Amino acid sequence: MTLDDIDSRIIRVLTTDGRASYGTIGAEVNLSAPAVKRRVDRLRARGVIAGFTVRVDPGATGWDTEAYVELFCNRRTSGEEILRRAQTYPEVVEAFTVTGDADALLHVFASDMHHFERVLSEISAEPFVARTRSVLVLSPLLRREFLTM
Amino acid sequence: MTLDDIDSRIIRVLTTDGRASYGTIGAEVNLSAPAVKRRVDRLRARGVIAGFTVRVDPGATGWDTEAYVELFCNRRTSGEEILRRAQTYPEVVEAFTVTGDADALLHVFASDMHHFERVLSEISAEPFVARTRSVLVLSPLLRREFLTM
DNA sequence: TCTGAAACGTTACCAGA
DNA sequence: TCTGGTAACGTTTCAGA
Repeated sequence: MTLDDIDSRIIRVLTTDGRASYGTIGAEVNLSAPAVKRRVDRLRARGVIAGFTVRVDPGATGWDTEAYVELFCNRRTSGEEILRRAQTYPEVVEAFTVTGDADALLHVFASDMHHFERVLSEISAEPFVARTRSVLVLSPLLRREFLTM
Repeated sequence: MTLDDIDSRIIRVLTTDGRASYGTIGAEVNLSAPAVKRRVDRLRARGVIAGFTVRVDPGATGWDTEAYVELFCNRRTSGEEILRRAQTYPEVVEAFTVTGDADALLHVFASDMHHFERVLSEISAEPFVARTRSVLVLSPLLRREFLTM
């Protein structure tokens, strides 16, 4: 459950470069390549490392409209139902149930305002959605991975 | 600026497995390994691919407290200043300036409620912060990478 | 696109704490 | 027993033709 110092340093290197070779990582943490691989395999098996991905800049592909949409549900809607429907929108990258007056929070990307407007109206038309409140992102200031510290 | 179909498919594979070999990707998109590498290099050069990372599950490391913190600033605070201060908190993984009554939105991870309370009080004590409003995440339903579609 | 050398991933086996 | 190192081998990367 708890990570030792070397595990944290390995994750830190992989956060910076997810394709770093085991040898390169080993040079930074003073371990041989196989030893690093063994630790990475163990971290994957424990679920600490969920996987590896590419970081795509939505802005560079023209998807420069980003928003958080709060969902107010008209009856006790289960998280499973929200997930099942949210998944069908490729524009929705994150979904949470939350505290506060809203029931759920969606993180949405769209290519432009018209696209966002269309997605929002589709989401609003979901049977379990009573109303929505959107917060549009003006400038993304900081975007980084969770770090184990 | 615009991605062709093969670029999108390459990114889709890399989203699933950021460490996939060029040969493996090539098998999926019907391209030779060097051809895939050229495209990936070009996507990196264009900024579409910002980099590669490891996806760490905060919950697996015991960091199961997650929140969005809305920042209300008492004077016209610049995005640069918010960024400069937000960066100093390792708990803050995202920061945006936003529309609506709040000025900025922070995405925060903490090891537990006490930890979150401490971070929140530190953020609230920042000179440019008038007040904050927090939305705690109850259940993370969906978490995926932005996809170019 | 092809090819060959260098680098890398992966497994097996061994040593020390 | 657990963790790491070394060696060996097949695969991948990558540059040059």
